[in-house]
Amino acid sequence: MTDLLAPTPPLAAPATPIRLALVEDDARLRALLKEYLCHQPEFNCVVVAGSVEELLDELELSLPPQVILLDIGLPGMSGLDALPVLKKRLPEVEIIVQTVFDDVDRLYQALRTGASGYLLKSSPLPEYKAAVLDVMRGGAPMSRAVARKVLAHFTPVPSLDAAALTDRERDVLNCLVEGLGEKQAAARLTMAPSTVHTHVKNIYKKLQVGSRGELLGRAARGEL
Amino acid sequence: MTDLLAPTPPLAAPATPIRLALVEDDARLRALLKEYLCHQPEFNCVVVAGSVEELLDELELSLPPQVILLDIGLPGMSGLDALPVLKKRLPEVEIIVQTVFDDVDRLYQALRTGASGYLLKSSPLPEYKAAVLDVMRGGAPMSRAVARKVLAHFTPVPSLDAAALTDRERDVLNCLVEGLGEKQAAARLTMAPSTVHTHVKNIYKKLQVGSRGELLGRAARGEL
DNA sequence: CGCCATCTCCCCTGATTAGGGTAGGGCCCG
DNA sequence: CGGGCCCTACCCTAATCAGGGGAGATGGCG
Repeated sequence: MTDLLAPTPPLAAPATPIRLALVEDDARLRALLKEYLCHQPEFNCVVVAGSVEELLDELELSLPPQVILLDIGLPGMSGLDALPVLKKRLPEVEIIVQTVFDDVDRLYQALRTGASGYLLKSSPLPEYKAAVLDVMRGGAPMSRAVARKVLAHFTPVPSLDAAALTDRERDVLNCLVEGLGEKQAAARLTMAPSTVHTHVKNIYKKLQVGSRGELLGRAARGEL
Repeated sequence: MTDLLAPTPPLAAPATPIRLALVEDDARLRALLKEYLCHQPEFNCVVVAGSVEELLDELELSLPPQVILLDIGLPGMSGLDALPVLKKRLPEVEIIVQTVFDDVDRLYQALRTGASGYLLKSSPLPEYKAAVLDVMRGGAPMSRAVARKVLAHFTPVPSLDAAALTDRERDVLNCLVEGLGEKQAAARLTMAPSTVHTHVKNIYKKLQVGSRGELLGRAARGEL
């Protein structure tokens, strides 16, 4: 996993420039990217589009891009929906996805569907360039924060092992799984709501979840 | 299910007064109940206690009560724990349980364990009297609010039928079941968080649940 | 053409949760 | 006897959720 924030290695411009397509709905950012990337000797911008639909049209008329910089938060067909379509149309293409927030959920969807890289929009321009070069060298460029999340995602599922819980925590857990609120659990277990809350916090730590929804969602899918 | 709020029917005092036991930890309320109930010609207060332990002691020394008015929110052994003990010791006794809140969870536990009636502490004194008389006539006295809950509990489970949902609502439901928050669901489904919220509200209405916890809890137990 | 359902988004309020502390008392163990 | 764990309970803040409105844009249907 290449670190984009490392300085770009001084590479000689390749014999033939990399054919690049940009899709970005925000006109300002699109102009900025175009201005910067298209003037790099390593790149040859074959398409600059404001939407997936536009990209699809333009593809007919141009040389096939080798790398697509694809915004995910697009109006019309979202970048996410576009991914499989593009991959089908251009099986060899490398797609680097970019979005405003560090949106883990979309990130996974994107990577599952075949994106090769993931950039945050806050990234500095040289990072864009580095990402494109990196992906052409077989890398998987992603911003630091993104990389951390991806790693975390592949670490073995923290198991949700009720065995690690103390007796009282298990009592509380059972109440939660029955759909009780903290007040109700407190009433059933005859303890103060604040104590239930303490147990809940400890349960979350031990089971590595961050919300009631996550806990129950996983319980619902049998992970308990 | 007798309605306690109906005026007490003018009954002649029974040949032998009903032997009554009171258990109530709050001294003020205990005094009030004692003052009122024990002066009714229909009643004979054999025990007035401030705790289950005290009641158990006093039972040795007195005539066996026919009806016990039992507070649930007791320090020491809770009224809930006391129920089976008392039933075992005095198999014939009728127990009327009382508590401050309209606490559905405890209510069910109490009724399952053999309580014959359920009063809210906010009840006016004549209601207490009516409850005792009612239970001796084979009734199951309970405050209005309580009765409604009990009825609701025995109505067939409102099914949690995802079929009643619209397409978009089902989308949102799936996100919830995966443990996503409303923001995350909004991101995945590309709609505003407020829209997700609207769908969630509608889902709750249609599936007859009142919280995320209840929904997921039931999903966890396969009711979906 | 109106009517109705759906989907979208917003406003508001109040209740509940999430997550960070601190803290005392009981209990066991080296 | 000090240290660690558990249970209990409270403080705090910020975020989220629950539930009540209203409102505009579709699209079908009688």
